[in-house]
Amino acid sequence: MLSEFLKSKRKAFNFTQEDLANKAGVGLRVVREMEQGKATLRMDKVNQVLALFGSELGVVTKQKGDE
Amino acid sequence: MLSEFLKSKRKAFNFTQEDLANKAGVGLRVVREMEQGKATLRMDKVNQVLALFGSELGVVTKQKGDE
DNA sequence: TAGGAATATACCTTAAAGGGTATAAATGAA
DNA sequence: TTCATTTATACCCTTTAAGGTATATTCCTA
Repeated sequence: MLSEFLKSKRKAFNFTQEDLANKAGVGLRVVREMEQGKATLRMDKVNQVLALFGSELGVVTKQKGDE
Repeated sequence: MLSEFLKSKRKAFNFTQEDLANKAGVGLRVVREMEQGKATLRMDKVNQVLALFGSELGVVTKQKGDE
């Protein structure tokens, strides 16, 4: 899941949400809402954050029980 | 890539963009912009469309030369 | 326990995503 | 070539994502 991925990666690098937001060039709000699993985020903003970890949004087979 | 995935899937099922939009419950515009590779789409709208093909947005390792 | 840092909520504002509609351009079959 | 279907552009309008800021809350650690 996106939020879990981000939280674990962020912790692994010992970044604060603010660090991430700054590094990614997005508002603190986006990082927060990503970690809280908000569904209506814009892809470009999410991708800016994921890029910090060499990742991005892509099409994957739907998992059952993920939400 | 998201746009390629959608175009090929849509063709494979012989759907029009309008079909997809209706089935997914999104505006025709979203389907068009998805196929045209717009980067600022909302994740929830994209997921509504992808769900028709048992897929969804997920975190993947960044590909080089994808854009 | 404090006290400070990190995280969460809440509010205001702006830019733009998305719906709808109309029209234009492209595609494809008879 | 038609002519209908599909796809692309353009416009208006409403909603809301996202930035910024302020405040509240949680979570440490000394």
